[in-house]
Amino acid sequence: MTAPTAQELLGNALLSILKEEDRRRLAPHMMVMDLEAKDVLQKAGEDVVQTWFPCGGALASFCVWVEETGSSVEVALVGREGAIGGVVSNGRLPAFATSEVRAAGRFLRIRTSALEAAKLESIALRHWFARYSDCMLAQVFQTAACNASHTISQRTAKWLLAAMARTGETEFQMTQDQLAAMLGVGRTFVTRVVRQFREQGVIETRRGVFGVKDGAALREKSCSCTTAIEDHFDAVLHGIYPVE
Amino acid sequence: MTAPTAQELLGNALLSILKEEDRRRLAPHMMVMDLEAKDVLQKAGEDVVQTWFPCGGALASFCVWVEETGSSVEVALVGREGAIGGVVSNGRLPAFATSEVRAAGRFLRIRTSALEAAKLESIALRHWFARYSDCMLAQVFQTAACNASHTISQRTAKWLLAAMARTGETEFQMTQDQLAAMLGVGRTFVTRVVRQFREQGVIETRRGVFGVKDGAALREKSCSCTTAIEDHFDAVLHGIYPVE
DNA sequence: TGCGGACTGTCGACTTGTAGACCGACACGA
DNA sequence: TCGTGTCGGTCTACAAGTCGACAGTCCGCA
Repeated sequence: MTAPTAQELLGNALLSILKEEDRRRLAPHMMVMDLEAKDVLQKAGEDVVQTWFPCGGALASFCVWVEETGSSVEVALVGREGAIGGVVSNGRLPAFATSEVRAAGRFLRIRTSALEAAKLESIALRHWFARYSDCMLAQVFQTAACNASHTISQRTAKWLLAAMARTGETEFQMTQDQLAAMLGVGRTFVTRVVRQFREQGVIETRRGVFGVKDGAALREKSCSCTTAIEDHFDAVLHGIYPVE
Repeated sequence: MTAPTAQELLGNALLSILKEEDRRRLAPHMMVMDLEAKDVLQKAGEDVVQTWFPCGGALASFCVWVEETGSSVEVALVGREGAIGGVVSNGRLPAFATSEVRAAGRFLRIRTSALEAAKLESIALRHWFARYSDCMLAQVFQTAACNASHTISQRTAKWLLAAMARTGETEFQMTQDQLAAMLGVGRTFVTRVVRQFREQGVIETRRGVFGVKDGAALREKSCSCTTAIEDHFDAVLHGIYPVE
């Protein structure tokens, strides 16, 4: 539990995009934490007290509980491009979704109240977080449409690509069971899809591990949702739309 | 194209929840417009110049284009409880989803820049819009999970209940074709579901019209998503969580 | 009054995906 | 090294949902 170094701050893309001045507003309130897969960042129904910024290869996701099946479905994936916590709601409200660590790694943590206070002082800070919120919403929009219209095979490919983009890694510790649960589908069918991908040389798997061998081929197998989301992130967070 | 009356302002729940003082900030910039089904409020890719507040029985929805099928899937429904436009993004960004009128009616329109200016002056206004944004996100979260795990029959029931809650009406002009497209599913299967509901006395249908006869029975047929969303709206926008 | 287009109903073949069961393989701790 | 529990692979029966085709029906309009 220490304050973040400059390098750690820049390990999160959302923080690195801020003006030096705004980053300096937040840094003193931040704490570095190393978390393991399955650690819980926020629980549905509880107040959003902390906000988390994944660094490097860390990965987290938002999961929505489904009454009927007694399990959670993943609705958004967050890596070093974003943040989890009082982003859209500006804090002080019950979280609707649970957020869980998917890939172990380093996170920066700030009290949502401190983040809010900083936002009051800086319009630019407010704007960048609003932009990220917009991207988050876009991502979930696309996921909703995707879940309604694409096959499990496409969605599996999409998940692997999204995880790759958000971590910079090509290997993920994850059982097929867990992947199936996240996608909200049956395990045996995921196994079939995985075998197909593996036989085609697109991925490789070991017990509890997925490895992407051929990202381009995976993109072919995925749906257009992957690029739709990437394009929106690019436009909104990487300069196609000027900030002011 | 006239300025709204007090009654029209209160016809939208999000506006009615504001302090009189904040409502007065917005009112002079607002325009009353009557729109027809299929009118487009915002187009994906275009800047969000206007923000819209449905009144009374008006209904709009966010639709995401799906490349592969060449059609749009609905990801959120907005009625008098909310707004469409620069809510999450705070405007000045390309819309990710297209927004279309579903049920004709009266809308209040404000330039997003004017809404932004008012938000700069009033913290309470910012807070209420942040709360609504949070509810919107929750709604889309739930839709994503729902599309991944519930049957078409459940989702059909859910859609009718959501439309009822957002308009106060029990009848909707809508072909089975359109409903199927919104849900992102085949038309013939929706027809089967509709027939089943009708035979059980839950709904009645005429050419191009759906009517809900037994809301309680419809709730039984729907998934838990309906109440999950309602509960979050209640908590966040109707006083369970105090504003300050 | 008759025409044409949009909407609804129905059928059947097909694909996708589910649910449960079972087995072998692997990993890890005692 | 021996269990024991988790994980992956496979099979079967079945349910859910798609897709195309076609017929009937309603409705506005000429």
